[in-house]
Amino acid sequence: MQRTQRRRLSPDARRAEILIAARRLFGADGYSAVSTADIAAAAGVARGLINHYFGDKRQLYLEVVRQMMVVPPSVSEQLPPGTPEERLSICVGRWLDVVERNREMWLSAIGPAALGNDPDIDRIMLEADEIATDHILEAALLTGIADGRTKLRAMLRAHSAMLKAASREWLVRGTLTRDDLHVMLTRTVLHLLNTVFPALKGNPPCPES
Amino acid sequence: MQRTQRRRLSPDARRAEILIAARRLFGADGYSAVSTADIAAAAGVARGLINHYFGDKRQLYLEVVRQMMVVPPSVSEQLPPGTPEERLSICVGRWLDVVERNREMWLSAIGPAALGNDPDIDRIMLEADEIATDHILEAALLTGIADGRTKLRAMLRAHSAMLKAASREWLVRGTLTRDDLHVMLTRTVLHLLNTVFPALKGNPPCPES
DNA sequence: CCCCTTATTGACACTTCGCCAATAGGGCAT
DNA sequence: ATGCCCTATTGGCGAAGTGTCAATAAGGGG
Repeated sequence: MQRTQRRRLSPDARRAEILIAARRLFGADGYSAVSTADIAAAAGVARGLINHYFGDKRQLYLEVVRQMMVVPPSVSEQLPPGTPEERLSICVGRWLDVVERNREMWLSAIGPAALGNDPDIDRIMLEADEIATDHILEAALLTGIADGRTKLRAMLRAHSAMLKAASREWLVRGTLTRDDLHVMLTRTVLHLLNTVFPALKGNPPCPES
Repeated sequence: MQRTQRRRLSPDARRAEILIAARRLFGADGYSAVSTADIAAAAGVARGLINHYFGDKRQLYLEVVRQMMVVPPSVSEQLPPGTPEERLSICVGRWLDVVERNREMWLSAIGPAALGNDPDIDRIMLEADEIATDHILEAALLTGIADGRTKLRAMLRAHSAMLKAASREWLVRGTLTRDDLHVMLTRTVLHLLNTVFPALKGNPPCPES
């Protein structure tokens, strides 16, 4: 693929083009299987430009992950008044719709590359989960909770890990159906909020919070 | 570190030495941060020998992960007769003991667990979970189930993802205590088995199984 | 004691990555 | 329209990592 002529465009536009190519390749083959040369070729750009804009292969990857982790706010918007059960069920249904609609992007989003204990990835996931858990609490009409909010958030983060694993069972392995997920996720989140969390209130010895 | 003299020992022993060094380094710094040269130096061995025994850096890594994923059978051995609640509670307690005892190894083991794109890692996790879920069913006195066994296994796999995430909350972030985990994990697994699973029996449209 | 199997080594070729000076695209002033 | 200058963009260099392979020596058996 010989470059007929050198295109020169605004930094923002170029950044966006590179990000699109990177998201496609990283999503398809994983982190270490994709070289910066591959991304540069896919974006129609010299390899050095990637370092110029993102500094580092890792930072480019972090940017892709950050972009993928954004949860569409439509999931928890305009919920009709009703019981927490009803509202959470609607939330879960919308979420499953979103996942079903862009399955490949979602699957590649929940599978960060073979980076072991990466604090940067951790931070990104944490910030995303922070927003997601707030939406859940809002849907469950539990925004007033202030006492064990830290523990509650931690539990919901753990639950979102189960959500991701269950989604894999549904989309990849086919061992669970969409309806199975709906029932399972709605019931478990309610069980956590209504039964497990109150049972934890008697365990104060959490150092901070 | 100059090699005074060349040591020659049995392939099994040498394999084991390399595996020990690899486990330590991979566990500490992650996959891509550790070079085969580092491992070779730590094992007091020429770099080429790693390829000779394991073929590939990735295969060596898979071997380490496989070794880490082995669940000590003591967790679900010699359970006293009693209700499923009691037996599962004991199981969870023993498991938390194991995790607490070798926290760094456990953390580095579930680090790449978030990996979604790698079919090899997937297979290893799958086999480990296969055994783990059988132990859970045995502890819950539900070995007789044959109807929706596939769905049950899938749900327990999803639950084990929550277990891993909750363990991170406990050991890394400190947002949950050991007692919190005990209550949460025991209750949720019972809730899955007793309430959610029966509610799924009315959803047969799972293609295979 | 020597020899022969084979565990072990060291060097070579190849790929990838980050860096940097050189190059040219295109908006702006004239 | 035209030339200039800013800077987006390129291509190549050196360092680091990885897999392969023929050469080497360790140590047990005859």
